[in-house]
Amino acid sequence: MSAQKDTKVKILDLAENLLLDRGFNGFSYANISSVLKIKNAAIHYYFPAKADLGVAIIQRARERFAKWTQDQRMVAKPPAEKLEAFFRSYLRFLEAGQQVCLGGALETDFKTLPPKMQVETQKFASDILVWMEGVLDEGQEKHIFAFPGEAKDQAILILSSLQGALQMTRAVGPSCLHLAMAQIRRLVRRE
Amino acid sequence: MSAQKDTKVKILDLAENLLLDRGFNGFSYANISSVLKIKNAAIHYYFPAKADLGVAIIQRARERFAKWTQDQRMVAKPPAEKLEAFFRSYLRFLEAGQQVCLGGALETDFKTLPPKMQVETQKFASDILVWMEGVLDEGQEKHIFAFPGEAKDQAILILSSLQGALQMTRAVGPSCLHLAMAQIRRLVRRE
DNA sequence: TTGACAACTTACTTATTGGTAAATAAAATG
DNA sequence: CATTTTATTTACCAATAAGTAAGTTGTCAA
Repeated sequence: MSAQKDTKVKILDLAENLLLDRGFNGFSYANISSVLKIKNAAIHYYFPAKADLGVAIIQRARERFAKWTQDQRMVAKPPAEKLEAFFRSYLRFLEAGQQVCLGGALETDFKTLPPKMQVETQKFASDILVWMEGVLDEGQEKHIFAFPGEAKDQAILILSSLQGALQMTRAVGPSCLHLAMAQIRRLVRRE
Repeated sequence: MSAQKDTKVKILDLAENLLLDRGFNGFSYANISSVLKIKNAAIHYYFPAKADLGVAIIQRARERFAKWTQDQRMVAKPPAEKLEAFFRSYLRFLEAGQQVCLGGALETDFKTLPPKMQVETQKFASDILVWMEGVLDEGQEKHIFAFPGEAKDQAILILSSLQGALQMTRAVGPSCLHLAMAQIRRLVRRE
């Protein structure tokens, strides 16, 4: 029950990395089974269809994000630190071998995704947007952030920029993401 | 020579749309041949390998962009209008059925692309970045734009945000792109 | 100790992929 | 008119895709 449940987690971990590296249409069951030294059918045992695997990846990411944001150490942080902690999660994608973020990978493949994955993708994107809007709102209220327009607009700008910058990184180089973050800091910084 | 050369252009047009819709691994020669009512092998006649087709799409897009930026009517425009014209090209992707931009599609699939396509993708991304940096520089010099940091940083922010917002559009809705543009306008607008 | 279940493997299948070689039809060229 | 050349089809191929059905093996509980 522990060595076996391990397998399921290993499959999910690997599949998630493959997704962020290569997109949902860029990997197959064979890519997973060969690395884990199991047979293709073993993956089908846990995830009957590739759609099930995809849905599981997104749901797990949503739960992870929910825990991350709801953790007391996170809730207690001032908005500027919340933003920095969020930045760090994108830097980790970079360090993990120039991966893109989950939203970017899924949204780019969106039209080819099984319907259930499309629905989960929408929820995932909404989760993050709602949280970021809250952080910016809080920062504005507490006079820590200053930016024109509504918090939602600034949230979309920041999220879309981080997502796009991670991707640009692959064509332009890693500085892209760092520069985007530096610019975001300048644009939300009070005074 | 005209009906036949038509075929090549039709293939390129369709392939480009499929790429922006579904990603490079999300379409096949069959998707093209069935629509154009030709056989698979006819596509191989013009583009022996899928990599050749991909390279041709990017090269054409680069030439299109070069002409677009170098056109006298464009060069003559004040920076704010250049930015607006650039925005319009992203709105066209949206209107064309929530397509993503070419850079976003290619960068997300980057690791799975044939090496020649990777090289072209880098050139394409560089072209756009250089141009945008120039526009922002010009705007700053002429006191039309005002933003903190360097023009390059702001260029990366704007390009990454447009790219990301087009993608978010699929999961969150079309307002995403409009709101990102509105926020960019606020953040570069002088005073 | 026996069965029941969980966690797999073996052995397929069917469809699709990108790709090739050879035949053929249509146009242009001399 | 004959002959190249260009554009295209026919007819393949080998590899890979996702997926299934029927076993096998090990563990644990009654």
